Amino acid sequence: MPDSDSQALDDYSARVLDVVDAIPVGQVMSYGDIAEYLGSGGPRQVGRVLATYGGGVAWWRVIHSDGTPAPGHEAVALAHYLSEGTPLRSARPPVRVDMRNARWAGR
DNA sequence: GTGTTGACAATCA
DNA sequence: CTGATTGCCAACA
Repeated sequence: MPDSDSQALDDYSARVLDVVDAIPVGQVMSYGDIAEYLGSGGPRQVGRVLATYGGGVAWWRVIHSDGTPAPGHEAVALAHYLSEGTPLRSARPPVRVDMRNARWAGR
């Protein structure tokens, strides 16, 4: 029965990481978008999951609705955007992604 | 069980 | 751009 194995991630966390991992190169999703895409929780829960387990996924593709990357990682995120060809509105701080073109809705 | 905090979002000043 | 305010949901003390 289902209790011998210990899961490192909760079902919700696994779904969040799965969606982030599914974001194509050059595109991004906002915290609220992912929450809405999953149909549960909220943007804060997505942020918490990424802050805790996001070490194995492309967290830099998950940004605020304004198009700004997570705090404390602007430089890291910017390096990835330039490397992956993500459409930017501002290539220097405050770093802003062009959500109009970079936003990914699962398609 | 209550209150605070948080890798949020939207609106107003 | 900064700051304040409200709404949202879950983790944590």
